[in-house]
Amino acid sequence: MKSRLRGLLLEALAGARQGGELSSNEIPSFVVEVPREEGHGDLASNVAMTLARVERKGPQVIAAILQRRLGDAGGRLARVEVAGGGFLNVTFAAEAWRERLLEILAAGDGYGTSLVGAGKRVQVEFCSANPTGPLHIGHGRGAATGDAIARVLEAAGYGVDREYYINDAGGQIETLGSSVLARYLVLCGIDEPFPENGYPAEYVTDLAREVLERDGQRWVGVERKDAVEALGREAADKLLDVIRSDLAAFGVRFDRFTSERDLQRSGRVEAALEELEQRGHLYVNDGARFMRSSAFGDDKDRAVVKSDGGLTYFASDICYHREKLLAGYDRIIDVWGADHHGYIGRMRASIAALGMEPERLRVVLVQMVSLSRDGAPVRMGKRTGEFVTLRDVLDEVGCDLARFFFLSRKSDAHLDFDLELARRQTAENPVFYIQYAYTRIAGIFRQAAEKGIEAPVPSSAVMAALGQPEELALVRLLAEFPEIVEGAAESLEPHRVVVYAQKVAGDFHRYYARHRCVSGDVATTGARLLLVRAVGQVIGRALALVGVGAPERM
RNA sequence: GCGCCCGUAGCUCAGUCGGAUAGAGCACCGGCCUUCUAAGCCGGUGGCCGCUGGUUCGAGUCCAGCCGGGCGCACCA
Repeated sequence: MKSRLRGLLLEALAGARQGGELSSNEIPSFVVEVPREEGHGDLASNVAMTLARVERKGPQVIAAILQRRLGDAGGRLARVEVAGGGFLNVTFAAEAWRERLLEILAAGDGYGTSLVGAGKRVQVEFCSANPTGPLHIGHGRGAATGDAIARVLEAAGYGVDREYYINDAGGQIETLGSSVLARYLVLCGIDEPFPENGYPAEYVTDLAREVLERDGQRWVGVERKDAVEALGREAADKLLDVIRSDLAAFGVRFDRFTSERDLQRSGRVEAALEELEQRGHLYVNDGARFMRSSAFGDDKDRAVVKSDGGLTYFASDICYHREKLLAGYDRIIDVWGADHHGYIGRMRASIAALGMEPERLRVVLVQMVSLSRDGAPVRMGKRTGEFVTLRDVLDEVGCDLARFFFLSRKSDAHLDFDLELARRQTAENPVFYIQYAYTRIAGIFRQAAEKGIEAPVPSSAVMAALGQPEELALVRLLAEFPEIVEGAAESLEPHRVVVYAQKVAGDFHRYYARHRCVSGDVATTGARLLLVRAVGQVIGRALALVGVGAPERM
């Protein structure tokens, strides 16, 4: 409807110019929006205000000209008013909204999807937790966010691949291996100190016990370095399996897992470095090789090969991002923990250094989750061994609630997750408010079915029974859904969908309380069933976009 | 010290490309179940949009400076 009105306004503008009422030729940038205030019509535009300067006329005068030119636009407009500052407040004829409702129903579950993505290929890399332990709650937020971004992009017409990058090379896996080894040796009765930076958590001991049960004392005499490597790899593989099952429990799926270890062993990292070398962006200092990232906007140069000859994490990441871009993705999106924000500069620099456009990478930062229980903070961190896993949270509050909680705020804002509160306030939680709207609609249809009433085939004639202001307002809100999805996709902000769903649920609950759907009046009942079906359709879709279920009963 | 993020009601947070009288949930007070699920609805209380200046017809939104909180500033990942 917005674009429809925009078109009408542009027509009116062109007409006024031809008629000599307006002189400028500029196409102004103006806004068509849903006004906050009830009495300001269905849609409002500031077009007259933005024209005031070039036309050297008062906004009110210009607005009046456009008002006259708009007329009733072939019966589609019920009212066009010039308001205080020069706003044009437009009210569509009820008929126009009923037609819109027919379109929404006809689109069915496809309503809300759009083609703005134009089939462009996008890759979303998210979660990507190191396989050194089960997913904790912070990973959960990243997983929920990345997954919802992927869903929203798909709905907006992008071709999306979801990817998990496994950091299974380097120091952390070594630390994991030595942690397992230390626990194992102690289990064997050998007095072995636990590594200073090791992972002290219980699951490490469990892994060591598994090794002991299977291999007995076999690792006692093995060269330390070999044992650490073998046990580290095995532990990482097992922990990755745990992560995969955690993700499955959370309803998150990936198209591909890429292993850093594989990347390094294949020689592709060296190949990427070789390209940088040839482009003249590497140099040696103190026995280590650096990339001249400062030449591409980074704060300083970054090491790619350590003085001991080992590859840095950054080197693998250069290779990884290079391959993603070469694979033909129009855009790649990285969802990172906010503590990695300092990494963005060097990543962009490396893309530029390889001769590609850094704008093709977009990084979404997900802020920390501080967990509390009854107001008391719960300390977390793999290093302390004390943390609340995603699995714990799912067991305690459930998948829907956890997802909803993660996605109801902007990802770059800190999130305080109080487990006790989430559980105790279960009844008043916004997620149930939205789901309950869906459930009520299902209830209406159950009620109708019991009375042998079926929703009629949608048609203009049937819709004529809709005329209550709340009914037209609901349609007006439903009409916004596609642009909400587009906005969420473009800005990579899935929480917009949640906020919108809350509004739809709220308007529906108010409507439900005021107007009875299934009544003795056949015409009204039929029309309202269709309206309510459209509401349920939109709420169901919105919830699906953030990975939250829409229950028929609660 | 430098960089990034955040600062909106007692609490947790929305607020789209700068638009008209800044919203929601929780909490608190008072109403509404003979009728499609009261996990709901209606009404009320509650605001220096961190502070100061700037940009303009108009600023919670943009710019600068400051204050407060978080996170970074590795040849770790």
